[in-house]
Amino acid sequence: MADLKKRATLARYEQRAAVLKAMGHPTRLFIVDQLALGERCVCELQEMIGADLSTVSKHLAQLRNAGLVADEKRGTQVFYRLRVPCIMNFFGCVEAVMRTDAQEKLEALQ
Amino acid sequence: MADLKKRATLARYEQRAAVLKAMGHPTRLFIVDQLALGERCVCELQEMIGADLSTVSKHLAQLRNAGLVADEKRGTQVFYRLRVPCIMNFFGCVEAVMRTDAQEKLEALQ
DNA sequence: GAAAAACTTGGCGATATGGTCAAATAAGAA
DNA sequence: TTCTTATTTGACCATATCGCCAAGTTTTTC
Repeated sequence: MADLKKRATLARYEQRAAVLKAMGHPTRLFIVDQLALGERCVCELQEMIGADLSTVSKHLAQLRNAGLVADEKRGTQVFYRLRVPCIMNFFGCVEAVMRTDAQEKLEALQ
Repeated sequence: MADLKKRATLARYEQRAAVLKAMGHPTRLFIVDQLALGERCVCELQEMIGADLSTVSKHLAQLRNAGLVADEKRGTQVFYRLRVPCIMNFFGCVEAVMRTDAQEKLEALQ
């Protein structure tokens, strides 16, 4: 019983970690940022990113597997959208991490 | 000039992604979660996690490099603390991702 | 000074990731 | 049907990550 609870907790950390990991790449983060503004097709994203189309497609697949985005085919194009817009609210905090970091490094120099 | 701005933007994505990546591992996420409750020494974390001490130490080093935690040596022990407590606010959103995911999978079955 | 406790670091093997090219698929246009 | 556009998938290589063991460091205790 306690074991079952422990396993459930572990599973929760794994799922949460998977979501964070999916966003833990500059290109994928850029994609999430763009999708926060509205849906985009793969080719639009590719043009903005400048990488190979297959590379972009694979990044999108990772975001999809993590449950962050949904895709919809219309004609020959596939449009992606953010499934949970609140994602971007996080970055105020991430920025805070970076500011604190910069500040402490400065203080260390003095 | 436009190039400079583009590079600055890229750097921002890279830094943000590094923070997310650091949290994108079950063990490290567990550590962040624990540190949100208060500082812990490495040996306390090791006991909770059950992995090798060196493994825990390396996870902590990754969190430190990302700017998420700070360490302080007191006697023979090293205590770690969260530098930005707001980190944990994010998880309401992460949970939302997971709920939406489960819901859509259910709907797909019907 | 020797021994113990608490960490960190280096090295190693297994496995995962990122990116590119080439091939496969799907839908619309000619 | 054939061609073109949009996208995904597979193969492959280079590199990064994870976890353990062994060895090194620092501080405290005896």
